[in-house]
Amino acid sequence: MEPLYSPAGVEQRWQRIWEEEGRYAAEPDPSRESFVIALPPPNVTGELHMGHALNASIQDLLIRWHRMRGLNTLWQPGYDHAGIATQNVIERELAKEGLSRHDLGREKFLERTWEWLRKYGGVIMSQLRRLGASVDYRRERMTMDPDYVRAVLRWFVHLWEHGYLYRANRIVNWCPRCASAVSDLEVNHLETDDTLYTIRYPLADGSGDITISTVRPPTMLADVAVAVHPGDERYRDLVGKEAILPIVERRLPIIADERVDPEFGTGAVKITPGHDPMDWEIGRDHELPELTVIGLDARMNDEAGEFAGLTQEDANDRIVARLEDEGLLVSREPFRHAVGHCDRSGDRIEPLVSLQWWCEMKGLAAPAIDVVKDGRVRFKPERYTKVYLDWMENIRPWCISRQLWWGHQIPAWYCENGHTTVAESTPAACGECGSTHLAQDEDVLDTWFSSALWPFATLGWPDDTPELRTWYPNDVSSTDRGIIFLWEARMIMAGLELMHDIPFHTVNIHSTINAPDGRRMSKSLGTGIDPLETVEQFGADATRYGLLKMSSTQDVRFSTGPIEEGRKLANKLWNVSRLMLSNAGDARPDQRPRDVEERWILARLDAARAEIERHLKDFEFAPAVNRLYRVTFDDFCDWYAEAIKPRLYDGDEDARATALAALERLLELLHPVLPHVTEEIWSNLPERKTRLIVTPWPEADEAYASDLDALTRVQEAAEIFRRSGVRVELEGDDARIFEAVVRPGKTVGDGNAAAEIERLQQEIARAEGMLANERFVQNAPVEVVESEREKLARYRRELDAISG
RNA sequence: GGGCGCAUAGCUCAGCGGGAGAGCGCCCGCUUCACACGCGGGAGGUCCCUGGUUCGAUCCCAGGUGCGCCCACCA
Repeated sequence: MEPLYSPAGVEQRWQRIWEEEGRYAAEPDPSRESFVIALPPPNVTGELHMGHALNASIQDLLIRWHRMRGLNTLWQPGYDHAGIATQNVIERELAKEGLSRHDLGREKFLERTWEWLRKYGGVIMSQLRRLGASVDYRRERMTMDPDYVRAVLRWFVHLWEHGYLYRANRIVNWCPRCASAVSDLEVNHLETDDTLYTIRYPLADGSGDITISTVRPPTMLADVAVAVHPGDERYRDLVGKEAILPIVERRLPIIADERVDPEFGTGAVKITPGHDPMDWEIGRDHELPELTVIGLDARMNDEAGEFAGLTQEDANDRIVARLEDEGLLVSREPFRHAVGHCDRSGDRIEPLVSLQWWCEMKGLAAPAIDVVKDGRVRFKPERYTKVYLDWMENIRPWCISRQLWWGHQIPAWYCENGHTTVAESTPAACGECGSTHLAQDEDVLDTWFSSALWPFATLGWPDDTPELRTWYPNDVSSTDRGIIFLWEARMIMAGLELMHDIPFHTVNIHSTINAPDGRRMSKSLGTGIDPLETVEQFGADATRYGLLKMSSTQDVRFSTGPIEEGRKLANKLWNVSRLMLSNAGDARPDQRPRDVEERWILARLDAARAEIERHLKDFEFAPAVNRLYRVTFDDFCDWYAEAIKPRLYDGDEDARATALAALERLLELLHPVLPHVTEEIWSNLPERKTRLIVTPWPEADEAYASDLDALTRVQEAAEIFRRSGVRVELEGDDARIFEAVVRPGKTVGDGNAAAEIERLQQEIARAEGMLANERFVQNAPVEVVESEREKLARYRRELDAISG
């Protein structure tokens, strides 16, 4: 064993061994208590980024911990076909050859996609292996696997049969770049600098005009009305009259609607149902026609008359110039407002009317709200509960159709009589009229429509499989807060609807790791940091440790500091193991306490384990990992190893045997966070019966626990210190003296006495001051006053001890 | 327009009602037979601001300032 622990070789060797020996493999067994996490399926085309690595570290910690606790533990891996993202990748590939997907046609395009995926897809699993992630790699699933496809179609048919689905012409978020509709959740509202144009619309009876404001003059070509607030005195007489739409010369009714804000602009607004969501609703309620002047390519369409074919920018220039000429442009001023942009492409969203499939969500949401409210599904941290509930309680219909080729083609067939037949497999004839001229819907389903089934479709649903019976519901779903609605909420709804049970008990939302400068980590910004680089540089164990330290807060700036701390911990562990192993002689691990040091360290390890378990149960990973560091450095190395070193050298068999036992317990504790270095050391221990990865997590031992009794601890500790040549004065039953006076490495009166004396004098002054304060003595809780008295007494003793 | 989070040492962050902490960085001293990815010692903080509650506030409350995030169909 070398003094400098070098992780690379060790880690990869164990990763290979564990997998080859089937240590990650889980088999269904409904009779055993189980623990299950479904890995949030990364995009097939994706690569491991810091967020994945963080989440994998968390999940693997939980998985390894429960595996050691003896539960039938499954970490289910797999990929999401990632409709738009994947299709974009393939289309970019084609573009390099000067081709578009339409040049290939649907079938060839899909072949091409599969081919690409076979060649370049799915790299993340091997990257996860390098992190030491103990997922059951044999069970890898993808949302486009034949069995999974069957589940998705069943889900669609189920929703259809239960009346949740409908196909309708409505205003949608259209992304011109993706050439597809996207759901509300895939739209980001970004502050955008625009120009607000104020335009005069003459009244039809020539009695004057009404003035409106808009940021998008080109859409006025599709205006069908002008609206004002019903209570707006200024316009009372105009309601019911008509205005003349400039340029087009169309007559527009002036209507009253409460949704118009009288405070904004002139209080009058043009109504364009074809190109604005609110206008669409107003138009629907007032039975106004929908006109469309902007096409799916975001350019002006044929309905735009003389502006047909122009980009909106050009059309804007010409329309504004025209209004100016005609004296109808009242003003133009800078205007900053939120504008929808496609989450995928970044393009400005074009609200327009098109025929899409929708899922009505209210009925699905109701039970999903209940299970969170009654605590059957809980969020960690808890504050996300409110975030979830707020969204769920205001849920709106979900646009689930996408104008793509890569994905689950919608299982709906249309006949020439306009009937719709929905079925899991191609129907022979129309369900209504028996027509055999059927054409399947061209569109595919939103990627998230299929990922909603992840916790059970990966286990074999809709078939009744042993896997499903053993591992559903899952236990934990750990994700980024960005997909609480996109994914978590929909899994809960789908699970309740199809499985009649929650999909998991806990949703863990981890922190977001930002770049060191605080910006978002992103490949395109060049701010991304590759976790595999830190694995390379510091080791997988160190990276896992560091990420876990960064896991708690809502946002954290990435720095290598915590990872280097992890490397330090691994190295320290490695070296203290060398000390014990190279001085073991013929000793065998024996944890029967032989002497105070051993009883003390075993008790300390037990105490640490209790705290760590508590943190893990609370999903508090950073404190857990911090505790591991402290118990290793402070208790095990600085204190215990130093104390027993002379006895190890002397060949004291008891010291050696219990040192090995204590080391074993420390390794067990550390293994879920630092699996590789601990397994490597474990394999060097004498009388090793099995791998550490499957060694039972130690049960609490009453004997050690009772050793934590404060009095016992302080007296024994004092004894050890005396042996090490440290002067210790014990008086009465004061347990705290151990913590306060004789911390390892900080012995009293060793040359730093002056500073210590000063500190103690300050403390004494403070405590005396407090106790002299009558109001304090009278009003403060008794135990607080008592503790101050004790402290004062202790400080005085310590001061005497030092100066005396 | 709503909601949430964060502001503590040069940096990244713990702590969250009675002693201001860690890792890194910095300074000084140590090749003491596990470890220089080490050991020992040290410097370095109006715990964002203003009020309030309290015997006592970095910690609780109110308001403010500054960052960040989420939700949202006012042109």
